[in-house]
Amino acid sequence: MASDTGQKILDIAENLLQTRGFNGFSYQDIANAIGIRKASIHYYFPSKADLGVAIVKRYRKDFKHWAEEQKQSNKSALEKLEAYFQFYVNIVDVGNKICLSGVLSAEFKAVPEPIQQELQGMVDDVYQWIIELLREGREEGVFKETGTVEEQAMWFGSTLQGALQIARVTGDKNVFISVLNQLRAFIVK
Amino acid sequence: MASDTGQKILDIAENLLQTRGFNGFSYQDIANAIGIRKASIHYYFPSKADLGVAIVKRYRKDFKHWAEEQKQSNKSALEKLEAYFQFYVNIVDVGNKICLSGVLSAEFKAVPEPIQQELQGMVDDVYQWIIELLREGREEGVFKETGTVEEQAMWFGSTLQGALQIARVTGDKNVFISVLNQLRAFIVK
DNA sequence: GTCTATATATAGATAGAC
DNA sequence: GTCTATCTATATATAGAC
Repeated sequence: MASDTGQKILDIAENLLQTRGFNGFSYQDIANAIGIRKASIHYYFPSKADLGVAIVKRYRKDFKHWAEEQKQSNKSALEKLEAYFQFYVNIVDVGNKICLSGVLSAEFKAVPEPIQQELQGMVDDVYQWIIELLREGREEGVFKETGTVEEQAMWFGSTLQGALQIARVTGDKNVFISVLNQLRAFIVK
Repeated sequence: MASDTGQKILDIAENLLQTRGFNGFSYQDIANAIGIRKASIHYYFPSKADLGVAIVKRYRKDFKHWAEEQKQSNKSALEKLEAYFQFYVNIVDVGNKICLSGVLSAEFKAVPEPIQQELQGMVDDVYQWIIELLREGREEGVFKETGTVEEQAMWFGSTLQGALQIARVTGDKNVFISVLNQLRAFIVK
């Protein structure tokens, strides 16, 4: 499972997914990038649906670890907010990438059903985390209490997802940074 | 140009595009929906890139007309804001659709270059309109003056785009309505 | 586990009859 | 303007040798 090639495939495929979308890359693209034959990829991921599910599953696992780390740390809600922002800034920095949720929700109806389900689980994970963050910030008295945390979380996540996409189209990373700043201003007291 | 079949093709294709993404539908899908042969589609749109460009071009034209109507009307900035919101509510209402900018920016790097350019023009059109709306609202004294109108416009558009997508994944239209309400609260005094 | 070879389907696209 | 027929390319996927 943690085989070298299997991981490489996931790395490349995740990158292609976030750059070109699920229907925008092929096993051939992955094979070319790694320097193997496309038949070899089927050994690890029999179908493209399997591959897609595996990418999202791994993302969820990594996010869970990251969230656990944040919990263990003694970070304040403000610091956690910044850590989460950094998550997205990294995506923009790499260039030409958007978030997993962004690609897959855009192609939602054109993606195999198992991927749809895994995505829904992922979105749920992330929103639960954001809700928790917003609760902490309110308890610490540093976040504004605008509407319910559930509503605010949806608004917050939607904005980040959309901003990554718009920044890519305009070709201006500052678009994203600017949106981040406004997001911060609306949340932090 | 305004031929019946040509328009039908554009209608169906636009719908498929907003539902499944550019790489998620084929000429065959369009042919099936209309009841013609796929070769006939090539008569109107020789390449799929041509079709994609035509969809965005038509959207831009329609948006221009809509914007002109708004200008001619004696609507206040608040009323125009609501009219614009309605634009998006209609997309959600039809179900399983997201905005044109949302699909194409997600697939941006996997879409023919002429479409990329047309999309950039479209995004520019829309943002110019939003900026103008925000200016009017400020002049009328009914909108909050949070940051520059340019920054606020990017944030505003990003949020709408992301919210449509998230609402589709969660399958809950109320997610979108809830985000709209928050957006309004952040803009209107 | 990786390969060659191949199956099968479908994509976008063109030629030419009607 | 729409059709049939066909081309070419590429997609996902499988069989089986090594």
